[in-house]
Amino acid sequence: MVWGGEKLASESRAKSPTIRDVAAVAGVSHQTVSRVINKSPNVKPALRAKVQAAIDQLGYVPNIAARRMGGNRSYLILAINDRARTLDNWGVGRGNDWVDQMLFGGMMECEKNGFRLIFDLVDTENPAAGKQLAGALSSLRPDGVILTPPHSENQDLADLLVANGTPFARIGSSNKKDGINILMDDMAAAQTATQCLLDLKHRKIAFISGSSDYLASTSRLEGYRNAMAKARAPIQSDWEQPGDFSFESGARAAETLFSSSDRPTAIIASNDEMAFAVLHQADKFGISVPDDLSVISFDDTPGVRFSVPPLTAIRQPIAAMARRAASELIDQKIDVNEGAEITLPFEFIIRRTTGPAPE
Amino acid sequence: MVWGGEKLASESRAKSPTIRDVAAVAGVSHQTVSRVINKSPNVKPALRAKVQAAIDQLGYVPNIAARRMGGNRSYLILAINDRARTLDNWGVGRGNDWVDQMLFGGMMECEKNGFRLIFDLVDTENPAAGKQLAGALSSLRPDGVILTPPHSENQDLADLLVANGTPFARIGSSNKKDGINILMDDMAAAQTATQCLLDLKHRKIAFISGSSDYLASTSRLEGYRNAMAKARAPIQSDWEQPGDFSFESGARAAETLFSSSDRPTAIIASNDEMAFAVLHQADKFGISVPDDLSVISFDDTPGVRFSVPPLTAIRQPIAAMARRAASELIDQKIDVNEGAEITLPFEFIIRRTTGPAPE
DNA sequence: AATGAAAATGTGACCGATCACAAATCACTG
DNA sequence: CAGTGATTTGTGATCGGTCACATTTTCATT
Repeated sequence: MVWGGEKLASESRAKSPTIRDVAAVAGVSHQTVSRVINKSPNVKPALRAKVQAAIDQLGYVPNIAARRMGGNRSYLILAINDRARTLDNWGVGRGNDWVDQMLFGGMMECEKNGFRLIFDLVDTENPAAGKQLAGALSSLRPDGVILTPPHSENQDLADLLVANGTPFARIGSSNKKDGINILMDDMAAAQTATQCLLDLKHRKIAFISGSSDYLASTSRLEGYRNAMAKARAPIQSDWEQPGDFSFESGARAAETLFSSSDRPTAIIASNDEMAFAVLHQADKFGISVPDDLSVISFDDTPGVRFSVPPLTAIRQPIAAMARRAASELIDQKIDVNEGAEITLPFEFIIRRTTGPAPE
Repeated sequence: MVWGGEKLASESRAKSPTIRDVAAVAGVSHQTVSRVINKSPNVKPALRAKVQAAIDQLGYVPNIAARRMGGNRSYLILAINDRARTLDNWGVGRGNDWVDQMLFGGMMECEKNGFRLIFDLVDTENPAAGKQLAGALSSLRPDGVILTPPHSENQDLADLLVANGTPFARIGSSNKKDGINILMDDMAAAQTATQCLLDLKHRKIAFISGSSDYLASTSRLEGYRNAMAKARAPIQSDWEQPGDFSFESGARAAETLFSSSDRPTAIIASNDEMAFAVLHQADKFGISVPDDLSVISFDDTPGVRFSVPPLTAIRQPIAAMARRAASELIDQKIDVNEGAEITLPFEFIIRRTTGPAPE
């Protein structure tokens, strides 16, 4: 038998059952099936059971594209992440855990509600960021958008979303005017960190801040100042070192602090990268951690576990924030045009860079 | 003026232009617009330009759901990742960089072709994994599926995909019978690592292998053996230590090796986690790295940069693999029923855990 | 100039859900 | 037990693309 030398066109995909298949099996109209799927209250229990049985029997799962076409929901949540933050260039990971934690938290919540989470990597610097977002909105018509740092600080994107009428959530920032703003209590976190050091009898506590374009940076600095003031600990202006979240800025700050005549016995760094730099410089200056110097960092990215010694850190609850963001966008209980703030608890993880003040 | 106490129903979403809007502006039929979008060759340049102008003017982007409905493509690629690998529980990142590297590599390729990459986190252990995949197929009807470890070793999932007629790619594994199998040349990589140590005059080189359920594990072991045999280096059976990719197994293996009467001067660990364990144990045994002991690891996950000293490692080109997987699934040039293997180059990154053999 | 095939363009049906609305059923009242 | 309104079920249009096919235009060839 000859079928011809031509390769067969790829055999067609297995046909999934449609809502009408289910309707036929259950002996009801397609609309009734739709009602069961969407948990409409006005279906008699007996019928509902019969429909559900047909659904289970056929392994029916509604087609998300068709749902989008017919209705006004897409069952999609779009998460905007920063491309640069994810990887600095082809395949060289920076160990950023935003993406996987977002994925985990956001997806769990989406899955529970029949939604899907879709990521879009956008360059902050790219002036076409707005166009990229507009394209994604037009193509996907997501029911909600999650902005992560640094995009959560970009009001242009927020304005675009407001104009488009797409609900959105910011993570780690807030303009108090629109969107659902999911925050960690950075001020309280910094206060906690500072208090921890004060309790260990430290008095000379320095603080390396992050880029001032981030709300979190200023909140953290404020928390540090508050705790110091409350404890009547001496505040010296050169113990407040400016940083920009980079290793280099952390190293510079540490060098300045260590070269000072009145050297601090503890340093709080506004992120892990700068804390690593502090450890690095301490080693260079022959300063032993935590005996001569205590260090606390913010963020608690995965690499932290491998620092020597492992860093005591404030952990940002990224997964929980993403989960909450997805949850609120799906529920649609919050009027996005008014701006709501939701604060989630942070975690304080004591590892091995903190100890009692020397001497 | 009173608008009533009732909150306004959320104002409707901004309407995106449709293909017919573009057609009206360009003065052509909707089908011609479709042809331009899909780069059909049979459109006269003049018309094409006119249509393109209308598209640009309106900022038209085709709706992905409608494309799926009308045609037989969905413009979606589904990536299946392991849930456990991503995070071990709520919010505690393990520093796995599969997800972000996959996202980066896969998404760049998808974006270029008007596709979207969607992730699904599936529990390997969960017996409902198949059902979850079937549901995702039915709901999304992706044009292709990418399986990452450990799912790439799961033939049940592959069988399901074959039965469903959905093209798929495996990353880091191959059964040589179906799917597009994207591999790193693990054997050559292990050979390279071993050769590097041999070139440094090491002779007593130990190898800690990974779980034998992974193809990569056996390939790596084989590469080590080949290199050793070729160099006529002595092979001692207790220098081949079994591991399972966990820190604990690495620590056990290292302890055994260090306690041996004939202690090796170099160790190759099949992944970073076990290499960390080796460094940890070396410290405990008072063995200095790289002076007394050289260590090479596989994978080069982000945390590696923070080990002390930074690990010399073989890097898995995850982003490039994901990119290639997406590219092949989009192109549909490969007959998935026959099984193709694509090997991508690895990178060997020399850091500070490798040095000349002692004495 | 006539012819016919190939290239370019247009027309209307269709995918699989939801929506708006119509019809049937039910429950309660007088 | 008819009459009313609320609940339950059904019908057909619709979303925005692509597909199959019909039609028109182009152009080489006779």
